[in-house]
Amino acid sequence: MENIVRHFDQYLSLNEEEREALTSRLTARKIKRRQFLLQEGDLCKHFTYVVEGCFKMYGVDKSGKEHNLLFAAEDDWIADLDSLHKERPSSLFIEAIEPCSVLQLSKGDLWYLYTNFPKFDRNFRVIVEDKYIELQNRLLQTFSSTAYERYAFFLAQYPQLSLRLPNTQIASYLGITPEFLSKIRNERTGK
Amino acid sequence: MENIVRHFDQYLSLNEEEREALTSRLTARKIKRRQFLLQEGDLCKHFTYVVEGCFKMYGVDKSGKEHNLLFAAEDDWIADLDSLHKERPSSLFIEAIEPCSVLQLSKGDLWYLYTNFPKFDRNFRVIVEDKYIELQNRLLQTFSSTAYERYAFFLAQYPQLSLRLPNTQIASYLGITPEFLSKIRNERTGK
DNA sequence: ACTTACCCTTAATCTAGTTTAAGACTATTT
DNA sequence: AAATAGTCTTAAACTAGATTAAGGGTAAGT
Repeated sequence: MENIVRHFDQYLSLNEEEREALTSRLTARKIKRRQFLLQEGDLCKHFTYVVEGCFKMYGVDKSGKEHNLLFAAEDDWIADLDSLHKERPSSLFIEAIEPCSVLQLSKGDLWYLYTNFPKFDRNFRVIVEDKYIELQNRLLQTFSSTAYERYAFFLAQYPQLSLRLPNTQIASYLGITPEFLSKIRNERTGK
Repeated sequence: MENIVRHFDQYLSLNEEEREALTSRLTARKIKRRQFLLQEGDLCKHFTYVVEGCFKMYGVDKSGKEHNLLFAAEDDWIADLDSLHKERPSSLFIEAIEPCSVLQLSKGDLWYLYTNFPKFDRNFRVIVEDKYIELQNRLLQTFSSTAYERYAFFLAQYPQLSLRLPNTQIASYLGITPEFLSKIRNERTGK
């Protein structure tokens, strides 16, 4: 709980009343490795704050291959906003890569906070804006650099994550096969 | 001006006071075809609402090729949020594809509205969330479908835009060359 | 400690999409 | 009305990255 309160201190920090409203509505859960927070076809019902561990959110194409959209580790938020807000079945999976502990807000609780404390509108606006910026940079990179460059950039941007994740997951995030990533890695160390 | 007021009616609609606060701060501008709203290296200083016409936002890779991140036409918002919020030089261009008329909010005015009328925090939160969802779907599609499928999807999703835009711009948006798009189009009509 | 399942690598073959080049068409500007 | 600049197409040669296959390594769960 301290984690999430400190998290909000980065934005407009919460007063006594807001903190109480938030913490009384959060549900703490432990998620095992390989357990799902969300599966294709489900309605996404929660906005999830990661206290510990790491999740991947991915889609599966018609040939059954997984494509990682993002990872969420400590102090990050994760949800399929499309499903959560538009109330339609998700086309995505959210799966624990490590044993995780999380704090969850239901859609109803989120709305309660938005309606009664404008600060949450503000803070979540900023949080979503930051995520939008990340996604925009990722899309631009996907179009304008080679797999080799994208891997180098991933290592530079997420050095800690790159050590925790199996290469097969990184490959899926970069939009390449594990075999090709292996080749790239080999060329790097060969220098 | 009526356009933008109607635009906000989709969300929490504005009362008299909010409407006045908004409209008194908007600056109307005409932008000619091929004129830039933003160039690489500039600071993005405005959030721009498109009343008429169409813009493209794109990045240029080191070999000089353009990669379209998005188009913004009537009733849409456009800005490089990264540059606007983080106050760093943009790596993007925003250029008019058609003669345009826009309404602009400066960063300071935006902040004034956020601070004095929480409804703007709410409405812009929802606007950015919708744009996040769009981008997330686009990224997933880029990873998990062929160029042929992405083109078909683009036609289905933006039928009106596809008629207004030259194919070379659509190709750049899909992440392929105009030559390859021409081939795809040829295969389609050949059926 | 065992074992099962995942993970990493290498290498040969293959393919979706790029590059280069060239010609015809079509807007926009003067 | 001419001229210039952007647009669309076709086709041949090429390349980044996929696929298939196979062997060895390493970590998780029992």
